[in-house]
Amino acid sequence: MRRLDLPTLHILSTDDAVFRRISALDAHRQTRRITDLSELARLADGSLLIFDTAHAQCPAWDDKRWRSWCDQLTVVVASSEPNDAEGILAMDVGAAGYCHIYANPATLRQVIEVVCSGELWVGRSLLTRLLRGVSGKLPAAPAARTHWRQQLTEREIEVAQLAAHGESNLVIAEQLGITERTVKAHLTTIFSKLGVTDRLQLALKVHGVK
Amino acid sequence: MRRLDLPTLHILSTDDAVFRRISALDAHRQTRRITDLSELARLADGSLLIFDTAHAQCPAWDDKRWRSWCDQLTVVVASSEPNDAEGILAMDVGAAGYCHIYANPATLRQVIEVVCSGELWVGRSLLTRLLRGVSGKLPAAPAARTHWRQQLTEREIEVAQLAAHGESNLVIAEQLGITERTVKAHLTTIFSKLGVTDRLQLALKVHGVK
DNA sequence: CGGCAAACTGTACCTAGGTACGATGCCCAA
DNA sequence: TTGGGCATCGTACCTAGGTACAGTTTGCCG
Repeated sequence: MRRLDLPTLHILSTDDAVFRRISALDAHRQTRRITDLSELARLADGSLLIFDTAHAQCPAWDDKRWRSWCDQLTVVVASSEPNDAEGILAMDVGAAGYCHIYANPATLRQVIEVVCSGELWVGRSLLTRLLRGVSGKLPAAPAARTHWRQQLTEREIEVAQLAAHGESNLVIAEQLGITERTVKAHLTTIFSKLGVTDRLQLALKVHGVK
Repeated sequence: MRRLDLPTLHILSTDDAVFRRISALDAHRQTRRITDLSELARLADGSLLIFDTAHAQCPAWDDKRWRSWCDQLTVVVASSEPNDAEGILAMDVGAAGYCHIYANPATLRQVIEVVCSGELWVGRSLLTRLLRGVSGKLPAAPAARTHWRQQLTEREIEVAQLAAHGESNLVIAEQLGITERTVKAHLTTIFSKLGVTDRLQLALKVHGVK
């Protein structure tokens, strides 16, 4: 478990209790408190920031600074009275997450993990509302299982899938319990069947890029 | 850490590799494989289920069974070729999550944790689309596009784009009127800036797969 | 039974891609 | 002026990936 390269957790809040709660979340992670907006510009790219909207300097949602912060940092907007409308605005300016600042520790930990891994986090209330919003107007076509599969055998599909996701031949071999040589054999026939030259072209085909 | 009361993880899939991958996620959690839809009705209320859409019996999204399964189970729909439209349909029938079945183990673990804690999980692609849908505006900013771009110089973006579309170093060189050596130089810095190891990983990042 | 496809493996080989050492000239801000 | 980022190029080197030319075993089908 790589614990040392966890990004520092920055907290912008005027509330002592908030700071204590959040810093107690993960003993292995460094936590730093921020009190003034001007400090944000000096944070290293990719830093993690929890932004408490209760902060006195919290700007309006159409303020341009939001975008620049969110561009260079991973920002979780946290409110003591969250609501869907504010959540949408927050995510809209580029936040990676929107949550209740007094959520239970397990949830907060989860939020941090999720955004650190590059995903986005919003609560179920907001998410269901978003889904309800679009579910009416859909091209009800469940995306036909594409043709590249049909040309391959079961085993070849497994190999193709793994290769298209960037796994090396060796990893694929271990994953499937076979030899690297056999993986190569499968790939050769896959390439020929699909008319591509290498695994990158395969990936583009599998992912519908080309 | 309460490890003993973790709900059993049920996997509906015909793919052996999928089963192995998922059961390897968490040694403390019991994993059970399901091969036939008829078994679903017999699962205990609140059970956790990962439903691989590649399964031969996978019903259409307007099938009533989806709702009844999702009502009594925590269902994560997993696709080997996820797309936003299918994701919306899946969440719409009541799924607690929608993800890539070949996502890396850390992500899968995260998905499971999130849905087990009662939240919903969808990938950033779908979520940003949902958010775009309600906010109306935002042409090409939503972080996914920008993120890798903004770390690169103009020239590097050109190279990255060509490489991510499967062009060889030589072709890129001719296209840009430079030497193959220079292309390599650009790629080396691109890889290091984006934290990837080769052009396939780059392609996956550029095309939003990983 | 014969034949054929699929899955699997071995050895040998070539090459594109990637890295490690360089190097040059340009531009711009401190 | 000097340092640093950017773009460009050279040579040498290593390796994963891909091919060629083998082979075995299994199971199915006419």
